[in-house]
Amino acid sequence: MPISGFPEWLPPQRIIEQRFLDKIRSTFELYGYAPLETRAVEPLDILLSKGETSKEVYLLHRLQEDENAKREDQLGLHFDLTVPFARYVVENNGKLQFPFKRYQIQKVWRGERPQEGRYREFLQADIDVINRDTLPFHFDTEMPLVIGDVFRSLPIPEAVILVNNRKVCEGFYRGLGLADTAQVLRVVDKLDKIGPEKVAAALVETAGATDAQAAACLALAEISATDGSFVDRVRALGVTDPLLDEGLNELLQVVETANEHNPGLVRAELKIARGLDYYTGTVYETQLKGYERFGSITSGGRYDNLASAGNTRFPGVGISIGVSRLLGLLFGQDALTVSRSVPTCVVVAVPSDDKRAECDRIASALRRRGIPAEVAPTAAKFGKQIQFADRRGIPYVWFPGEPDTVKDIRSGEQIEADADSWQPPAADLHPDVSAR
RNA sequence: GUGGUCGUAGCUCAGCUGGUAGAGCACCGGGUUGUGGUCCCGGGGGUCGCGGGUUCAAGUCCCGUCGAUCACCCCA
Repeated sequence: MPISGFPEWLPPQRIIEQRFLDKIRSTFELYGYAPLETRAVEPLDILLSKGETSKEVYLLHRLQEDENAKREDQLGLHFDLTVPFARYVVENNGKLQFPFKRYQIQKVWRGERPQEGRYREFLQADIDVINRDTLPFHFDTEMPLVIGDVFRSLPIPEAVILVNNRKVCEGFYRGLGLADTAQVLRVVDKLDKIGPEKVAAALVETAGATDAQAAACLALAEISATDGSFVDRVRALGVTDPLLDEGLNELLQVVETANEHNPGLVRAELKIARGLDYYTGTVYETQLKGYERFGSITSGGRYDNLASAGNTRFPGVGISIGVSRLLGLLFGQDALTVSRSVPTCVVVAVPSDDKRAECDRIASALRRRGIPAEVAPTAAKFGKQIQFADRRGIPYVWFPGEPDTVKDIRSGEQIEADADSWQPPAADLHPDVSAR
């Protein structure tokens, strides 16, 4: 029986997932991110220190647990890859070269109620850059470029990365005269859910805003642009604050850099805030065209205060692809296909049981040259053996004989072939993953 | 974690106001002594998610539980 929130795919789906992971990994490496894997568990106090205590963390218990085990010794499964990474950097900071760029593709666990595209165990693909003391801003502009390249390499619908900067919001609210900027942010974040009227009312009630201040917050949240025009629109609201200027400048850099390399990829969207409270500047979210209602499939941001050791700070910026969500949604819409359900490219037909050894030799010769091959399970009628391949989407059946022949069962074409030299078209060598 | 909807063969579903299960597709075999995907014939397969209750009798009513899904929460 399945366990709620712990999805298990079928082989064709796993083939698609692996192909996605191959593309993600190679793109990350093209940008110079180093591979890293951290343990599945962290001490509970690490997991909860910066995040909220309301985090749905899975705890690890030993069957023979000591009753008076201390709470700080309690282990929990990590719910993201950023917090463990920050811990890892602090722990190994003497052995790492900074700025340190790494990617991490691992399972994470959250004890929330599952729904479509929301799981309790799921795969994330993260990139982060962490530096000692200060981290140059241009790394914030690199994140969308990497993700944009990943998206371009995958057979998925168009995606738009929505970007904002918390300094813009905080500076704006402060310049407006609102002291509790965090509360304003929390309320404004609900704009899409509850609408502008209720947000305005909540700002007045819970953040001490006047009607005019609330209106200004909403005006800021409405701003959205695919180019640098958002700067003037913010300025037109007449609020001034040094932090606001800093944020606008940063956000502008992200948008302009993206437009130079990948036009249409990024959109400044001043209403997005992101849930995680450790972000201090740039924040990213991603909408997949046609799947907007299922939430962000890629997100992250800048965190200047997540990690520190003594007097040394380790600011970072990162972004994470929700691989399981992305695949779960696309699977749900039947939006992806694979050409076959197994890696096999050639089935070697077995004419009779006494010829099996010869068939094994043929398969070996093919494999030696990198052609995935398997010998038919039984010396059934050739029709059955062809059917065996057809059911799995395997494109070729090899018939031992004098001479050997190989049949492309899609076209029916059958030609003489030598196991030491025959080569299938490159496109047939491995399962082909594509949009349906 | 809170609340709503749903759960019958591998898949899509039918089963009236309760009387102890069906179709199509898929699968297996044969027609086709050996090169498939069409067609024809035949066949296997379900303790009706699971557990309990009401009833002479439950797939059909009630409760619980598990799973899927939706909203909240949170977020990939």
